[in-house]
Amino acid sequence: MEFTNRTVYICSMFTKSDITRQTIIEKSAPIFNTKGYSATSMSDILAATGLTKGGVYGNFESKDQIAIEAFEHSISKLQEALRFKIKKENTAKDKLLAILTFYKNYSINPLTEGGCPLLNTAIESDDNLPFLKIKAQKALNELLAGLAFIVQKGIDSKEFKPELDPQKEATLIFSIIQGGLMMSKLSDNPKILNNLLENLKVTISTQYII
Amino acid sequence: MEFTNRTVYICSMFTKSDITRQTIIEKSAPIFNTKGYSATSMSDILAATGLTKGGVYGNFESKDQIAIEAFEHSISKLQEALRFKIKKENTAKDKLLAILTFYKNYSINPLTEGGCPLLNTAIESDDNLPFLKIKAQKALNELLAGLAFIVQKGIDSKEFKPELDPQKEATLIFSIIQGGLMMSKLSDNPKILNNLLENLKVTISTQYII
DNA sequence: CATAAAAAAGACCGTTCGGTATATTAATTT
DNA sequence: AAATTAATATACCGAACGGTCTTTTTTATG
Repeated sequence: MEFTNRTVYICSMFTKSDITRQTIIEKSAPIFNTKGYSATSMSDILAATGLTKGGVYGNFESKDQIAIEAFEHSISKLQEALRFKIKKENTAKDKLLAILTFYKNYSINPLTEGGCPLLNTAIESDDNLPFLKIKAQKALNELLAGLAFIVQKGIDSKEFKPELDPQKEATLIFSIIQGGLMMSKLSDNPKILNNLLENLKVTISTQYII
Repeated sequence: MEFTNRTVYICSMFTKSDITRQTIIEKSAPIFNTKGYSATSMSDILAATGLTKGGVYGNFESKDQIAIEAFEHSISKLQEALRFKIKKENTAKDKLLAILTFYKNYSINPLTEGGCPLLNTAIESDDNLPFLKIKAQKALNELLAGLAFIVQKGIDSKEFKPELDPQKEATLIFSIIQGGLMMSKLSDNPKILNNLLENLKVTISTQYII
């Protein structure tokens, strides 16, 4: 008896190749984020996806290209999650506090396995992986701009003190989050980051507000 | 005509092997710090030292062991440099400011090529290089303890406000430095870190002092 | 100066690396 | 159902990987 496997696609917008590409990205993203670009091998990706080289190299031209798209996927997830939290709040203060709450316990419960993709990729790429560095630069600019935008809105709406420098506050908040995340992850101690986040909440509530 | 190279050692405390070991450590440290553990190959180390495999593996049992000692070397240099700056100042405030001055332009002019060895090693090791992670943990603890010690001394000498929490301030200062360093390095913009350092100086001068 | 010990050179090992070319299978079109 | 195209499997490639082993050279010792 003959038997042909036949997959029915609900949405004909996506070809089989599109789905395979997406699978490769989604399965490899946590590996790259955990082990780093250099330590992640193609065979890791083959094992995670269950594909063979033909399946992978038929959809991506190189390991570099997979790494780029995996990073962009991880960062998009982060940005999307942050946007979701921000959108739910109405005041600038509450939006900032929501961001800080988002990072609570991030060292032990990150959105993507392996921690913050921006931090990880920034450190690994900055000296000799230019194709990843430019992607991380873009992500950093966007995240900082998002923070600065909220501070600016708070100033515009007379919620925050007008003498605040939005860009300056954005870099301060983000440096504490990223530095704290590094320390918590290294120490296996989420409290380091969590305490910093709590301090920041107090600072915002007492120093930013008019 | 026969000719024998003969090296005369001034100090007989060090054997030739000791000197070779030290050379390997010193030459490989900036490579590990720039490219990371995974991306640094033994052939990189051979090229940097001018040795062959016999010379390296006669003095180190593995690449891991070289990486460990290279990291410890880079960290010792950092700690030594910081101690030197701190020792020159008398007040707790001046000691803290000296530390911040030390990090000025660190993203473009680091002590060891490749940036901060603690930050680099922490990020690369935290998920799957336990033999390096424990070394980085130790270094972080020591650096934080050093900062906290200065704050505590400032409190004890009535220079700083008694309600300051030394450990908390140490983690805050260090998170800003490390997070700022990551951002400056990634953005190729030393001002990000420098501005954060300036802010910190103001904070210390105005908030810490009684 | 001869000999022993220490140190480094260099050939060699099996494995894994990223990547390619071709063969095979699955899906689509006619 | 046949023919065509799309997608994946598989065998294979040269290079580089970390590491070992033997030989040679250099240094220390009697």
